[in-house]
Amino acid sequence: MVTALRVGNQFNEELNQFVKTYGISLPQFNVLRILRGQKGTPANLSTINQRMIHKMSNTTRLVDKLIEKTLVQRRICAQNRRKIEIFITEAGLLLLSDIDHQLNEKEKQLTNPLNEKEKEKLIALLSTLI
Amino acid sequence: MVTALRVGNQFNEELNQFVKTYGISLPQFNVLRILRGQKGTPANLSTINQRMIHKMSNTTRLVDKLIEKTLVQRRICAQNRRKIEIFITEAGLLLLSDIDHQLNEKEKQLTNPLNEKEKEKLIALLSTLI
DNA sequence: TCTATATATTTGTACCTACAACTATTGTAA
DNA sequence: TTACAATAGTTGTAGGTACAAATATATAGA
Repeated sequence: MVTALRVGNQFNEELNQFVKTYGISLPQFNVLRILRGQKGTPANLSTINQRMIHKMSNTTRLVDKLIEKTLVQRRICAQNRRKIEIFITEAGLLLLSDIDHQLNEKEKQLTNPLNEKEKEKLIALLSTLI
Repeated sequence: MVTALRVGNQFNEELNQFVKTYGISLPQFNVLRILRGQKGTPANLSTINQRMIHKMSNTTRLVDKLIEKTLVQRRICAQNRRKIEIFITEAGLLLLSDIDHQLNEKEKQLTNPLNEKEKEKLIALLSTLI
């Protein structure tokens, strides 16, 4: 249990450190990935929130930060004015693809002590816990 | 990788939720456990910090919160006045032993989907990553 | 239509965290 | 002894997170 918390925190920290060199935080990075996954369709805040690891309360403010950095845009939904549509900008997509290339390396480095079989086993075990 | 982050965050959240019913946060709980581990010997902030999952900057403020709750005490080290000795109070020890009893249950519940062999395997795999 | 309820998001507050700058104390070497 | 470096802790600032209360809009029912 403690081991799991330690590993989780260490991964979090390393990845945070890594994406920070691109001027964004790990949660911000996750929001960008969710938006890219929308493939053009804008997502509203509730959708983003559901897919995020964390909670709604932050989503508004996280997105604010991303807007400041011109990585995403916000638009009020015409059909339902309660909804806010968020979509990733060209700049956001560029940043993501830039990060992705390096991220694979980082990932390999972090899971380096394990061989392929062990990695699969680990993921399988963890998956049953969600 | 994403799986690991998810599981880690979920564990964190569940445990945070759990200890909150006792009026403390997860980091505060961890500090109390570290202090109990000292078995009477006071610990200074640097020591606590090294054993914590997180960073020094918080330690001062975390301990402040615990002092407010009368769960720990602070004393300036006579030999080296730069150092601050922190030790857990009776009230702190009582709270911890109270929590411990329930925590075992919670732990079992969280790792319920896995049998004993699988738990061992998981811990072994995670351990190689630290 | 008017009212109540549900939905979508925002805002306030308190706490946690990282990083850097700062203060206080101690140790050391000219 | 005086100056400088090292050690120990604190504080400021800018994020991030949880929870609850507030706002705005939409929907449904009397």
